[in-house]
Amino acid sequence: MTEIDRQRRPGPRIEEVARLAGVSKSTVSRVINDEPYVSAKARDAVHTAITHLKYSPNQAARSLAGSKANAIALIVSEQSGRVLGDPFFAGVLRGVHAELTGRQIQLLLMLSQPEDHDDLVGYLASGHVDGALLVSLHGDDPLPRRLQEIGLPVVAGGRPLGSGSIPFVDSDNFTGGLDAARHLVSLGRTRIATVAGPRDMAAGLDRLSGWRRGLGEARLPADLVAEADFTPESGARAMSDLLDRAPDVDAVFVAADIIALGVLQVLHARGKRVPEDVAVVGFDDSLLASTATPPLTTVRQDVEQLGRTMTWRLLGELAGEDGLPPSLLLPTSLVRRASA
Amino acid sequence: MTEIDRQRRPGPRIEEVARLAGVSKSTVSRVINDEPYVSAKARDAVHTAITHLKYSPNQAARSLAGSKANAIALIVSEQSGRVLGDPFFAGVLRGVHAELTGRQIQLLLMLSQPEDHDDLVGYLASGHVDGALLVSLHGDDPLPRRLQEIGLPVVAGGRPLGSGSIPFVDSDNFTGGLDAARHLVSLGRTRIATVAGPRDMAAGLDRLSGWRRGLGEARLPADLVAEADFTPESGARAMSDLLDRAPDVDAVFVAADIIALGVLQVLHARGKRVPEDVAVVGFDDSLLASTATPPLTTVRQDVEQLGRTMTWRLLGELAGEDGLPPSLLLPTSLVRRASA
DNA sequence: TCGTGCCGTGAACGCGCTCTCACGGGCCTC
DNA sequence: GAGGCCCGTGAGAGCGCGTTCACGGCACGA
Repeated sequence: MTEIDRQRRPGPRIEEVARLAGVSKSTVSRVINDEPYVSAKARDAVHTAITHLKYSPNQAARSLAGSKANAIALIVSEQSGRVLGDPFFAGVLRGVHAELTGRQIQLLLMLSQPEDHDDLVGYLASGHVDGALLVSLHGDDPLPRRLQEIGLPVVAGGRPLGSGSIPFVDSDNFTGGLDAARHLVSLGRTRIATVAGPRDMAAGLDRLSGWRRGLGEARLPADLVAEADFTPESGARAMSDLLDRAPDVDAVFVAADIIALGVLQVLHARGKRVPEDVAVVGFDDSLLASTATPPLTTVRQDVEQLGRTMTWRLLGELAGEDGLPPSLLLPTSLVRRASA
Repeated sequence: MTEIDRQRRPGPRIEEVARLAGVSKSTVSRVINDEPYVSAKARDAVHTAITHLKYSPNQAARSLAGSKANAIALIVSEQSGRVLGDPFFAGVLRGVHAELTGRQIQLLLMLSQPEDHDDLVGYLASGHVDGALLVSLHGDDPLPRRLQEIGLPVVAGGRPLGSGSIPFVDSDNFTGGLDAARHLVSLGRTRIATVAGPRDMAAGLDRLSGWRRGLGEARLPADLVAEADFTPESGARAMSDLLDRAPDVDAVFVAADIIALGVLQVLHARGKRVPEDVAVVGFDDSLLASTATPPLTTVRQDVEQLGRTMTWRLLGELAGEDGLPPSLLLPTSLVRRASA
């Protein structure tokens, strides 16, 4: 039988800091929270006492007394947690983290499947976090609205589909798709297809719309559309389908680099040279793009910036700032490589 | 001036649950924490009251009163946060999360560069988490030891280099490298090179050792060694180097799929056919392996299982279980595809 | 000189929960 | 029948901090 020794956490308490600094707990608290009405002398004394004792305030006590959590949640709403492997997610995560460092705010990572939404909402409702970042929303997921209803500030990464007005930050997917199409047109291609992303995500729809507009400008038919989710396999299937329907296809805009991987495989297998026979433009400018064969021309989106911006927006709201933009669109840019 | 209304979090308190259930706070607490000495009747009453009121206990208060955080940290110790994009990290994260669901334990994600170690240690020292998972340790990083010193249970993902005895979970990299080498030998290859991983990580060293042993068994010289970090670019450089040194190389074991991407590129550029001229075996069996051209024969490691096991080990320690293995090695297996 | 602010400070209460302790009733044992 | 033990329960004391409130000192104007 192991005796689990229940004992107090080590380390000094605010009390000891106060004693060493020769002031009261209140004053120490004021210094820690950077409040006014503390003399320079007291402030210094407290600071030296803190560094001397290596004092670090107890987060739980702060949360309890201050009735705020000093933490935000990053909620990944995905069936299989597949997104986690996505460079997109990694970039967002890095951005969020970058924006959080220095502030005393922790990042709780929560994965949630629709079945678990009730639990999640209940959990978040009782004040465990001060706000939430939502990533990888599908379709008309009610989660963001439910979180808003319980009064939790929320910012989505990627435009949420469906009604309601959830603040979001997204890349300018429409312009990205448009640029891709224009680029292919400028190359003299005339049978331009697209492998679009899933219809239940704005990223899929908006990139498709941009592509449509681009072909429209050039008075080209926008009939060659296939759909894929964010896997190479589905991309392969989509490209096969496209080739069957239009053997003369000479260009394709693919809604994500990872999908383009499958597209390239099929093109290769079917004896089509890239870019000579078929030009390919991807989306994301992930690591995959530069290492693909041939290296992929792609639409770059700055996912890390997306993470930073989401966090900035959320923290702004938490700080009670006003004049915050409800939503933000981040620019994309075309990166030319060998495939188009 | 925005009035930030400081007010109590919404939702019921334990008190109200107690009143509705007709018992005392103590009993409610016992039910919540699944403790014995509660009658079935009381238990039921409390449960219905909880669901009725949608009660969810305040985490901060629990932590404060129970002097435990109900949270663990996942610490990623990396220079640029580059790991985040790694499928390896994603897998681990998924595993950790899977193991955590159901228990009432939150996951704090912390990135830490060596410069920030002091802050990190200070933070963790004051009881914000009950334990820590360490990932992507380089060289003889003092972080795990420092965390042990402050009494924080720690489990590393990947064998930590350097002295000290930190519990860890790792894939059996040695056997993986050995199997890869044996496989290449069994193919009749005789000039077998390796692109090893970084020398400051056990994954790099152990896979290299395994490869060495495999060649030794076959009485083949183990002289063709180049080193790369986990990027395609460094892999390309390493392979170029290898080809310059030994144009007759007919096989190469690459310590990671992502490195193999660069290797394949160079091989292709230099007019070597894979696998006819040069057989390639990767490591990880990540998404990259199956979508590479040609699809990569690779040593599979189950990173999700690694994440789960790390978490299981840590939670076991937190629960005071004894007889826990200090460290664990997870099996690897060779996945045959086209490249070897 | 006395009032009127404002700045700086400390005492003490409370955040919501866990945990210790004490107590009573039922059952078994001698 | 008395003593003991175990189960089930509740009262209440903190956990470590933020925050309110009151108070004293000082500068200023009247």
